[in-house]
Amino acid sequence: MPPDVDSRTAILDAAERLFAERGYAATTIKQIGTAAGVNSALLYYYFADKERLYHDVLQRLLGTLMAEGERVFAAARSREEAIRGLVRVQGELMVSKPHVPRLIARELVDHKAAHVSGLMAQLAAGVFKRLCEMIREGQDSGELRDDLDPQFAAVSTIAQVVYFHIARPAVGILLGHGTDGPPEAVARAYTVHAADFAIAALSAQPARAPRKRRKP
Amino acid sequence: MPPDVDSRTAILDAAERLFAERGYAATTIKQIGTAAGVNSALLYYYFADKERLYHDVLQRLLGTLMAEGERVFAAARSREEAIRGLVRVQGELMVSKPHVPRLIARELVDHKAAHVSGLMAQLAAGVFKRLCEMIREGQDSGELRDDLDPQFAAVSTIAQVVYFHIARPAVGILLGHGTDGPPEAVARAYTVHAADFAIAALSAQPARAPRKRRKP
DNA sequence: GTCTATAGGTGGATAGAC
DNA sequence: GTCTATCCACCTATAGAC
Repeated sequence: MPPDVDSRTAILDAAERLFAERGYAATTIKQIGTAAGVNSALLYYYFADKERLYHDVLQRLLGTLMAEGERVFAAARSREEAIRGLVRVQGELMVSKPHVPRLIARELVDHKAAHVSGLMAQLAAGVFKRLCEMIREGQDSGELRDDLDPQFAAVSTIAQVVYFHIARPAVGILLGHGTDGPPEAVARAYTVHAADFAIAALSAQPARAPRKRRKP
Repeated sequence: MPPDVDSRTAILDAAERLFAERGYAATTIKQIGTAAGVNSALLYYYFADKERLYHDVLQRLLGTLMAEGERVFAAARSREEAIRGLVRVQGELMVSKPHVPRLIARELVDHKAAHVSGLMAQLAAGVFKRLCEMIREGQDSGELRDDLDPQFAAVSTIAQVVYFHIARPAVGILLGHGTDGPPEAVARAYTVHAADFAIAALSAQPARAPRKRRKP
């Protein structure tokens, strides 16, 4: 860790990386202390216990991601721009910090998102809700096909990118890049594809008689 | 565990559930023994060590999933039927055995799919490859839009369903069902939606001049 | 604020009786 | 095949010097 950062930040940085790489249970206080360049007992000076440290790591990371999503969405001047912006923000974060998708996946399966339920509720009432409304408006005005559920469509859009990065080793094998996963350039190209795929699904008109809109 | 199953199977069943719920590191040999109704030392009679037991759990589960995927794909008589069949097989497994998506997610992040690399390679050379070829044929014949990369489109199709189940607690909050995740009926409806979404994305013709096909 | 030392508890794995 | 008993290693968290 650089010497010009304070111990608290060094601990948070080291913990973020180690929790993502090894998981909460498999990461020890001593490992975090060593990686942060401080004595392991010092962690208990800054954080109540191991779980509280983990909680703070998540809040710091996902709080900034959400804020960026809000910003991009608010600045968008069209449906397509909004969708592309949201997909790009997610994709960029996960390409530039490859440990992030693993940290997210671990929180989902290890703790059922319990440490980020506040942020998720905020997302549900904020960007996600507005994205759904945006899709429904497009359907009502006839610009988007109306046989897809807006909420499900929003989930599908997000799902593509997050899954690609969580499953990166498996996707690497499928696409012929080996177990280290696809190189960065492919990951970036996939992000663009994901937006294309979602927009294609939404904007297409049904070929024949439109089906009734599904209720979730 | 029922008394009519042998100890080896009881151990595998208990281990599958516990590894999925708590993770590899957080699951103890003693917990598995207790859940299986046998003494924990007996695990070392049937399995070399904890990791080998974990490996065998994965092979048993994903081997059968892959075989079912092969079967459904081979029996399909149209592009749409093949895509719907693959999505349905995945969705059904994850709805009926909710611990499975978590086990898969854990293997991806904890071990980078190392214990299933053989199965993934088999998938890459089998169903996945044929799915990609099928999409490309549809693009060449003009039935599918040709501005999407076939491999990326295949990943997007799969990604929707798997992510929904891995992220079930988060999706539950987003869709207003709480942290326990969406009820079974919603999960089943989403599976149908995912196939609709993929087919809509693939079958739509570009509204204006088609873009050049992207290279991954 | 940062360290040393350690208490108190649990885990994977083995030896060996039956 | 299944069990009891146990070894040794390691972890979280605290006490207390500096």
